[in-house]
Amino acid sequence: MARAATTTDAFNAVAEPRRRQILDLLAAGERPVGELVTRLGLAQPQVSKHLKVLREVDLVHVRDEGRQRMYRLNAGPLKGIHDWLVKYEQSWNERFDLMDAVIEELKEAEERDGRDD
Amino acid sequence: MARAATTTDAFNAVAEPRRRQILDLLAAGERPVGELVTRLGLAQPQVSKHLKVLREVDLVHVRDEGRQRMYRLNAGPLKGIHDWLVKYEQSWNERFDLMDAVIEELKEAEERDGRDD
DNA sequence: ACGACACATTCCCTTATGGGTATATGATGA
DNA sequence: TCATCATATACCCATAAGGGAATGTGTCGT
Repeated sequence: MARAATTTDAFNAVAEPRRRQILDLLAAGERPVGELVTRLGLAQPQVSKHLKVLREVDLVHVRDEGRQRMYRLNAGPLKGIHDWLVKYEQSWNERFDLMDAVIEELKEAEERDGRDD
Repeated sequence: MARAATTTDAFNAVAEPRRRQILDLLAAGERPVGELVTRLGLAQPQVSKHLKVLREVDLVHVRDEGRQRMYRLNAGPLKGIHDWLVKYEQSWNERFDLMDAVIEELKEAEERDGRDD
């Protein structure tokens, strides 16, 4: 099996930096494709393809405005990522990391071996 | 060019469900590979490979314990994801989505064009 | 109806994925 | 030293990615 499709979920869709950039741009408000193309400095087809992925995971909504297509952010699906992340939040906000390090050093010193990779 | 490597950053590493599961298991504490294999119901080589990816993005630390290898969570790199997500948090927690929609409708009705920058 | 414009879709190509299976490495105990 | 346990690596395979370039589709102005 290959890697899961980028359209599988928000996790995969957002793993691509360009798509995060697009969402960042859309966070400021609705934008037509052309403007995204300009701001991203990417070719138009590429942007359209990224937008398609974002559409498929429902991270953006489209609206027809004459010959333009206005894309708008729909952050909802990002909540899933956030929900998963939340349980790890204390791990970096508080000093649990430090504590862990200390504990590990103690173990290593007491017990024997110090491989750390 | 192909998709960015899974080892590029936490975003890509965590896009894979199995790897999230591994982190979830490690969140409960240090674990040897064998136990992860059992709990995941995955073949051992696959687990080792996933762990390698997680190691490369520094999401886990290893410690040698006799012939076992104890893996431990290192949530630090997840902070980057969280930091990116934070700016979207209001979009789903509060009714900004709804507000946006209303504002947009107003704009459409009044002005016609929805540029926002 | 026609040409310009704004996007979307398609095809080609290189690259890496993730699972399966087999094998290598490293530590332990007899 | 040898067999065994615990992991890691190497290979093979099917799949899809993301960029480049060309083309299709729908809209607007004249």
